[in-house]
Amino acid sequence: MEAQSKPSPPAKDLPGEKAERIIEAMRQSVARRGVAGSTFDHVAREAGVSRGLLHYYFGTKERLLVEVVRREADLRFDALDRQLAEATDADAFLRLLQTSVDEMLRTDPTYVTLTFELFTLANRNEEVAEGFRDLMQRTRKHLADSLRAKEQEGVLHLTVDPESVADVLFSVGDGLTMRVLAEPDRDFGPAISAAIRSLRGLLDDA
Amino acid sequence: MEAQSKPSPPAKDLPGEKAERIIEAMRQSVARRGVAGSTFDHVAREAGVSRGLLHYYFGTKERLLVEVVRREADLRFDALDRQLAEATDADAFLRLLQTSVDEMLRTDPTYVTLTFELFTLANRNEEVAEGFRDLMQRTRKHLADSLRAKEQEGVLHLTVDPESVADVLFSVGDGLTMRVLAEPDRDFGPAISAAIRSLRGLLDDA
DNA sequence: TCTGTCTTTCTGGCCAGCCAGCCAGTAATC
DNA sequence: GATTACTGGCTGGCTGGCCAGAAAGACAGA
Repeated sequence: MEAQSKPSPPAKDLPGEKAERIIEAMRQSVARRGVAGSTFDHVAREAGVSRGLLHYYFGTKERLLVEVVRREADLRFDALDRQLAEATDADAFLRLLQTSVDEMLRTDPTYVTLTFELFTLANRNEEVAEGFRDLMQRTRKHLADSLRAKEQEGVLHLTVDPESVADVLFSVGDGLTMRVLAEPDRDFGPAISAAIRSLRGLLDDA
Repeated sequence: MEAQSKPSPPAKDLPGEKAERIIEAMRQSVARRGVAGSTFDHVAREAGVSRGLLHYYFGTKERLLVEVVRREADLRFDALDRQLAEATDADAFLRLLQTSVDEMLRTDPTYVTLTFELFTLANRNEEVAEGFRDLMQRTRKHLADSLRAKEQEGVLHLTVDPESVADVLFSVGDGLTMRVLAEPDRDFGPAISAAIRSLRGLLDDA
């Protein structure tokens, strides 16, 4: 995307730093308060701009949420790439996965909460649905590409196609994270171990 | 707290058939319109009662939603028991799982949509959070008990504790269902096969 | 450098619509 | 006649979107 090169009348791609602040404020607000609770009033205050500016940039709440989805995708790619870079065998790969999940849960479960918020909204809004679909597709493709690369390096030996592995991996990740968030006092160690044990069957035929 | 519990000291549980209709109407409405879109006006009309009756029985929207969660749990138990009853070995068990998931997706993905709706609401309402926690716990326990029974019958040979198996199984189920709903045109056959293949590692050490 | 004009960015008051909850009152039941 | 079951009009509060206009730049000419 082009930065704030010029103010284009038709499509205001990225008006600049204030738009960024708004999107990020909305993202955090949705994770904390939900879509319904994220009023323009709240978000504007947290972004340090006026309410009107949200309409000036994005028009409607839905379009702002689509931008939130887009940003979310970018953030996930960064996180994914950072995590997978250093794996040198299937065990290391799965260990990295586990620690990154642990860390995510301890520090900021925004991702998963936001995923579910956006999914529920997507059921009722085609614009958001399209964005969400794109988020799922791109995330899957991204991980699948990484898996393919790891396979060529000899780190992994996939027993099924990489896209399917990505689907299963993200699915069990989302589902478990939801459960951990729902029952924070329960020890999910055994469940996470079981998940990893079952995933190994897809990553390594050794 | 006990505003509407006057009529029957022994049990405020079931005011009757109208309350049932309200709960079921709310359940379906939440799955279709989301929590925010499920106004008392809509739900009352669909249940064939007046708006005021919803307040008369449940007081607040949250308390009505807690009843929805409770009902959801009951429905799930029925479905689970029906599905697992006839499995005679691990393969049959997993095949049953696959067909029941397929059928659920084709006919009525209410379950999963509702799960996510309630989860997002639970983030903001302690009453609902408690109900949701209970839903997760009871569902897990229920499947774990079935798994234990199947193990004693010699149908399955679990490689980890049944509760963890249940967690992983439901997690991957929820996550995949969400993805299927988000991308209805994509063929998830390979992904579902991959999921089942990975789950086999937990169900059968043969 | 100053000044005036035009454009873009940004503000916040306003409004119409919606909703949960309240409550006064009516119907049903005993 | 009294208690319980039920109704629906009302309201206060909130929200997204609109818009008139204020600030902030941009630019030209003197």
